[in-house]
Amino acid sequence: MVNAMEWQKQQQQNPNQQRNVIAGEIMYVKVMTDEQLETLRKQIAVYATICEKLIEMHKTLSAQQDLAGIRLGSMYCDPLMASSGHKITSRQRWTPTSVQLQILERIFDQGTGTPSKEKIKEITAELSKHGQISETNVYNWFQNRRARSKRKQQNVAASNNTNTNTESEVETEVDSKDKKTKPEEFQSQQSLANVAAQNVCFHNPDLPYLNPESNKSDS
Amino acid sequence: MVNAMEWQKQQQQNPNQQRNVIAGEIMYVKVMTDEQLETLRKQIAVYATICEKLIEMHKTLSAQQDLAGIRLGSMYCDPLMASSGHKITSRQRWTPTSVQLQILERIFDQGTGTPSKEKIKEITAELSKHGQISETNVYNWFQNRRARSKRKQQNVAASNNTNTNTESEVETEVDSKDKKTKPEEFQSQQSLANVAAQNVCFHNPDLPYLNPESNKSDS
DNA sequence: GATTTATGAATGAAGG
DNA sequence: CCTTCATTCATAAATC
Repeated sequence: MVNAMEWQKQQQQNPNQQRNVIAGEIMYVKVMTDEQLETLRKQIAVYATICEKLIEMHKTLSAQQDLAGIRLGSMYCDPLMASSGHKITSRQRWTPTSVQLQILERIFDQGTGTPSKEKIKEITAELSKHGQISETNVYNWFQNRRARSKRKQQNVAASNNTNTNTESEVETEVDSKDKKTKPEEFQSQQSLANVAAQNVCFHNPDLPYLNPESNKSDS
Repeated sequence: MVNAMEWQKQQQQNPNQQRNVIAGEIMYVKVMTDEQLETLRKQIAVYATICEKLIEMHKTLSAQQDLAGIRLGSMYCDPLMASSGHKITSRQRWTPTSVQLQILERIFDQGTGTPSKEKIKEITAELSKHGQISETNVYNWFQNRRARSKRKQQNVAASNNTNTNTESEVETEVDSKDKKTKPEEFQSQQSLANVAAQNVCFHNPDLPYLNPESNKSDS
């Protein structure tokens, strides 16, 4: 069985990356075998199970005794969220919380290009519920997000024709470290990103989707 | 509901599965974009962090009160878990060959401060002859080189100049390293730890944007 | 082989 | 918008 670490290595040394044509467009993608996918899936399932058990345990334990002092410790009080006021020793740069990020990404993916002044206000209001944030932050975020998304596409496109005619042994398909490409059409069509993101949402106390049993049904 | 299996299902439904020819053989494989892969990587990292935190918490709690009721038991050493760890999450990164480095340094020393996009392309092309490289790599290299060069100068100037308390700001980078050695300490910096902390806040009522239902934008 | 250091990359913000 | 900068994060390389 190919374990995930080895798979990762393979990705590095001998990238499973190749050019594919989907819906008439050329894009660079990672390729996994069923086996690799299965391995990954199992590993995620293991994490999910462990997390569930641990959370459950924690609940039990902390219910039995009210250790107000310890109680998840610093986990509850993210300094970023808790302390909005003092900037003495901390940084002045805003950092989105994961919740905020997910919301932002979702909005971005909806393709409503330029978030108008109106929208910005709205979004900011919504995000405020999940942490310190200002309209400027939101504005900047969209600005940056779009710009970088764009640049990445160009990069990928460029790497397509760069060494078409050169002599070097560098193969076209092997671009060492092209990060995430962002073809929006695909993004919305099959939002693994969103699915994966939700995998990690522990906000729901019941954690229905973390049930290990539901994962055992295949192959 | 949205678990690993679900994701797998979606993979099957969607045309992300296609026929590829590798090494002369036809095989069916799963296809992911770089972005999806990166997202997955992050998600797994979040799981890893959550697990660590929870285990840590558990230790603290059960150390204070020895109720031998639940205990992690065998959960700690799941074979699958053990074999994989969360090392899956490592990410590759470009490293310049010595030849490339020499060339880069030489160009940098020529003082042509801003390597325009034009230049970048040129340089990249040149460096490609000596090893795997992309324009982004070159761009980043110059960015970093300049920034760090600058910082060093400032450091020297500042230390010449006096204040015993300036160090806190100037030595940011050094400090961050120190913090890393003490994972127990809470840090006011954004990291997966915080991401995990956010996600693990199960006291948060509901999150409309994260509702799986609202994710059904795709057919 | 565990820590520490060096450095490639990511990203929020400012400038134009 | 696009470019640039400053800061921070994460990891390869170096060190002990």
